[in-house]
Amino acid sequence: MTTRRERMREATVREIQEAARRHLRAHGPSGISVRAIARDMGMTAPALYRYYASLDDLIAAMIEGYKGEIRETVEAARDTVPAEDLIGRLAEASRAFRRWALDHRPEFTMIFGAPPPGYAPPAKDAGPSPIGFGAVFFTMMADLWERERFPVPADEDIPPALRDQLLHFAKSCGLDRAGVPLGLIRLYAGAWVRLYGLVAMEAFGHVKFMLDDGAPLFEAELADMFTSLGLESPAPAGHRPSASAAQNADS
Amino acid sequence: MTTRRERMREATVREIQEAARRHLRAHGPSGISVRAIARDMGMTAPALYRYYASLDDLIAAMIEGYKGEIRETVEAARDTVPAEDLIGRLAEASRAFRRWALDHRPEFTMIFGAPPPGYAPPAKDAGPSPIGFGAVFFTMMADLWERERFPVPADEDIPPALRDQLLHFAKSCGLDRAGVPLGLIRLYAGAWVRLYGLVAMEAFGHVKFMLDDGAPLFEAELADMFTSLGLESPAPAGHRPSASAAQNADS
DNA sequence: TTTATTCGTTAACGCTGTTTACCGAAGCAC
DNA sequence: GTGCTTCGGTAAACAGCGTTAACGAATAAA
Repeated sequence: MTTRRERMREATVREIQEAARRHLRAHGPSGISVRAIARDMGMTAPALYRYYASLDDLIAAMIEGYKGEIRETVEAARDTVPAEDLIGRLAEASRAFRRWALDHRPEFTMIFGAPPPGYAPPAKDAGPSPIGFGAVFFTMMADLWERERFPVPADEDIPPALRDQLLHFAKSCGLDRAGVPLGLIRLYAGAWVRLYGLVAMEAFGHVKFMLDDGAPLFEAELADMFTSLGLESPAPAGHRPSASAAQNADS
Repeated sequence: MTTRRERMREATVREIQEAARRHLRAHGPSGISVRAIARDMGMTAPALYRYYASLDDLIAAMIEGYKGEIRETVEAARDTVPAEDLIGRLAEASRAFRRWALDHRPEFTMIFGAPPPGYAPPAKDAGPSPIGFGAVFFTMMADLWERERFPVPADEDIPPALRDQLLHFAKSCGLDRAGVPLGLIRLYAGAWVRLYGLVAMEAFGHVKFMLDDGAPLFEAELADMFTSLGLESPAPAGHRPSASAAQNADS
């Protein structure tokens, strides 16, 4: 049962996170400060230390929260497409990931930019369920493979060094689904890195020096990822708003 | 001619940059502070404002310096390989890029992480020579295509939206080399994004949650980029030290 | 009712970027 | 060489930061 104190505490924690998020959106990552948050809540700064041991801890909690939201967003986008259209589901999930990144640049930066020197992910404790939204993509890919049986590299064609790495990865993350070949995990890793590059580069503003709209390249690369797997291209994106335009300069 | 004052000033600027770099390497991006640098030089903080209008300006200057160094590093690695072996040159340049990133994580973060909200690249003034190391890669790719004529997407096969973007890019960056088809620029953009994803993800520590050594995946993806172009894989990397191991945790 | 625990306060330390006012020395014109 | 100007430095100060310590009031547990 939850005592009254516990409920109060929980509410305060939520309020802190909300205030922190407001500052992040309004003034960028450097706008998050213990004092500013406290001021926002009508409290004094040291009071926050009853809830978080340090600013870094508070930020770590924010990151975990955002990760969950990304997962939900991606899953919701996936479920927009009928279950039979696995390619469409994968594509729509990928698009949702990009959209979230562009609509939440500061948040995305916190999660996928360089972590502060001392940040450690919260040590996935007991739960059997593995990491986060990465698993969402992998599940779709595995489902797709089980149905389409698109060609994946044979075990012998994967360099031994990479094979070891992938095996370790599969085991430690619970991705060793029965009957899934190592080659599929190999392709998953490659695809994930590619998606990350595409989205991060654009979200960080490093694509603007060549293209002033990243959408066409994203769609083309997305299609290419499917065709290079021997699958057909996904249907073009539903007429969604093409994710807000300029904001920061770049390199 | 350079007056004495100018020489003095130049020397001081250099010393500032050196001190700033030391602090970056020693204490991470947040370790760069006007006061710390000044202290290091036996000066007081406000004195630095005679050389840079703000800390952000100082950091922008650092970034420009590092970009030049990356370019030199990449070019040097390229010239390690005989000029006929264009594939080897491209591969070695790519490996150098990765190596630099892993050996200079804080510096890489400053350049390729999210730029501070107000950062604008120094507006490539007059010089005909275009951007930076990106052009180094493109030149190699164009040379390779002129010799091997590997297949590139036909203009009609590029979605119109992307075509416009690429055309604009090619013109604005001086990449419209005579006889280079748009399809090659399309492939270049894709390859660059992929390389960025691979390297940034590893440098930011976001690959450690799946692989504890990024090298095998990097080599495999590098090879894949060539084979998917219909070219042969590059020779394995020369026995270089495999770029320092762990340092920060990740997500 | 008494005792502990929790949550908030104020005060303070040492750090940060930046601005202001001031001062000596170097460079330059005459 | 003298006088003026510009440059490169100083000290002092403002406003903000993360964090710790000491203390008081309210709440829960005994």
